[in-house]
Amino acid sequence: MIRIYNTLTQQKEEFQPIQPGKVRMYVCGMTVYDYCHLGHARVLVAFDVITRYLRHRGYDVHYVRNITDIDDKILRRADENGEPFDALTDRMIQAMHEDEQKLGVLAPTEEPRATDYIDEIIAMIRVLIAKDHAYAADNGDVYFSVNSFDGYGKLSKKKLEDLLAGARVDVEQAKKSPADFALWKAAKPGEVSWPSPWGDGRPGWHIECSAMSTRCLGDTFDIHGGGPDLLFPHHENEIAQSECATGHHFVNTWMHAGAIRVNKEKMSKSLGNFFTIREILDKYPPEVVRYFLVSSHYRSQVDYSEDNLAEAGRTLERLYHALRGVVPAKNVPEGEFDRQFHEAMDDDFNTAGSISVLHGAASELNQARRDGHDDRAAELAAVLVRLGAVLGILQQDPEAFFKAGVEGDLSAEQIEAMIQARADARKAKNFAEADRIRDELQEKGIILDDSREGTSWRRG
RNA sequence: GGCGCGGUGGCAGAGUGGUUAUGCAGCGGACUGCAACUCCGUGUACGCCGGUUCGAUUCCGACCCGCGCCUCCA
Repeated sequence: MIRIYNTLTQQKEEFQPIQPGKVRMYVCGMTVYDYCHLGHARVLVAFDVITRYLRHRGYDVHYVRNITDIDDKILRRADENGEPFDALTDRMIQAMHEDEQKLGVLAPTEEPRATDYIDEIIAMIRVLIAKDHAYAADNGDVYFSVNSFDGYGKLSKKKLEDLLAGARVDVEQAKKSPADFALWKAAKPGEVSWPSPWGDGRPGWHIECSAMSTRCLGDTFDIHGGGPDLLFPHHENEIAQSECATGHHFVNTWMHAGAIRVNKEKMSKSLGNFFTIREILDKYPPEVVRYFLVSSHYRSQVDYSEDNLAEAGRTLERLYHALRGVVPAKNVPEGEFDRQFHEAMDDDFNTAGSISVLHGAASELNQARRDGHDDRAAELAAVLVRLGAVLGILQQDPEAFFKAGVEGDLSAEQIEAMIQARADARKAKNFAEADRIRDELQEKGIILDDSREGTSWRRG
């Protein structure tokens, strides 16, 4: 029985998919005008792990993650760059896919783009106007009327009067209420636009997700997720639009990831304190970044720092060390470690807890190996790889993991030759020469591991 | 101001009404030519004050502190 924290009810609930055995999930993806930063990575990885675990537990998961490829920021950036907006978005989408792949994020089942759903968006706006939940204003925009929806604020726990009290002064004159938001934005001269019953324009930010999610998954579906800053207004507005348009309850379980912080402040575009995935991958192996993200619960805030990434690297090395030199057994039945792992993950995807189970298995593996229980070691290695797969870690060949690292100036052949020279020196009891070789390698970032079977190496 | 979340050992980070998180770092030992790696062992903890209870880090209340949303942001 899986329990999930639901933002809507503010408590953990037993997860009951609408259709037994099937999960329909929608996650708000990227607005593609810049490279992904660590905050995006957190959401990508969090929902990747959630998808992997649900599938691991036998669910058929239909995972939809959208791409916002038309919006103010995209137009502005394209304009600054002097390029067509779709050249910019195509480039950023490709970059996003590269980043995802490096982080081991599996592709969603569907990846709809806003500009491919203009017809559905217009159709939904028509319905909202027909039902008096929206109105076309004099300036060519179409707005959603928040007063027309009693449930407005139920997700973010905000009261409409509080929102109005805090409204900014520069409220768009055309709005009937300051809290109303745009469904359709009239095009300014020269802007890219699509024809509509209300004139040429483009969709507002929130409506695309309502149109795409209900089109791909139906009026009501199981899980809707996203980053912490989407809770309000984006998800609140999605609920309003969708429930008014379809007349049905929109989403059963709302899930929100925690923020990534830098020096106690949220990493965000507007603060400018963000690190792109690419910058971070220049310094740390992708799996280390993923391990760092998975090592804390998806809802908690996590601090980005060099120290934290370095520690994640050391910890991941420990797990790969356990796997090194062991051939995982085949067809190992589920056992105690699997049970503990599931227990942790069943509790709102407690990846931090599940990782401690992995460490327990690694310890036992090391002991089995030390005691010559090779069969047991091979079994545990299989368990480690199997459970690691759910978190998206430990899937590399251990030798590749240790030797990949950052490119040094020594080739594997040269390193092997130096190790052989050192072995000869040691045999001749010329320890000064042996240590000199070891030090030289260490200076170049190569660490030697001696064992009874011989010497292996890794990039430190 | 409104709404919401959180304060755990040197650090990171789970969890629980009474019993070991886990990892990193440290310390002692085994292994080693010496180390590293690995293994074994090991110390340090639950913001503050009350309350409930046989017993609270865990439940309740107040307080202090930090953070997030309320404006584009994952």
